Amino acid sequence: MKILQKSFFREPTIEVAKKLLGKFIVSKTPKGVIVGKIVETEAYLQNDPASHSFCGKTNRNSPMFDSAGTSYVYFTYGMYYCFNVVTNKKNIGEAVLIRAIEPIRGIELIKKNRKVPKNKDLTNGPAKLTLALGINKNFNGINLLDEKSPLKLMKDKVENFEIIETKRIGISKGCKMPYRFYAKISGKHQRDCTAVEAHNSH
DNA sequence: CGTAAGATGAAG
DNA sequence: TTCATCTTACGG
Repeated sequence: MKILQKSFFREPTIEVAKKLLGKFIVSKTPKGVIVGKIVETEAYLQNDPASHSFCGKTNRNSPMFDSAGTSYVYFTYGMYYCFNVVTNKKNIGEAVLIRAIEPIRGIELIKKNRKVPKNKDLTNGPAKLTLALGINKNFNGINLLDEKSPLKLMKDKVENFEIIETKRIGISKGCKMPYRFYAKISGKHQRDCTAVEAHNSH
């Protein structure tokens, strides 16, 4: 496993969103290490009505304008956190939202963090995986490129898989943009896309 | 399936 | 002040 460098993130956001599929999130928690493979991402661009950065820099979204490889963790719906990686150049407010991962290591810890009946629901949503990995507002704005960081993005041997490109979900503005990407790997921990899209179009 | 949980920023 | 939101869990 090798840590991803700044050059990986300092590129057009859509490219980074695709490249992140199949890479790994490594979270060092007090109780042990948790590793997950990224299987679904979404790109959020500066010129994008659905992006927090669309109306310019605010106190909340300021990490998005920071340099590539910074984390952006936002609190939403009054109770959940979502985890993004800042991309592109400094002062461009763009990021990739991690929407789903597949548990690789530390599954017992994940189960402890997530008291849900079905294993399938452990990490198949942006706020679910932050709960599973123990990500909270303390992780907002930290540098993910440091070996010592409690949260890192790593790569392992290359796998072959298909990248599916679709519309984004869960938002009303800019939802027609094909900025959502997921990996067709094992399929076990994938979100049921047809069901979610039906819900969104309603 | 419908809805509550309730922080945040933008608009009024 | 009011409204919509990059969501999830739970009850019918």
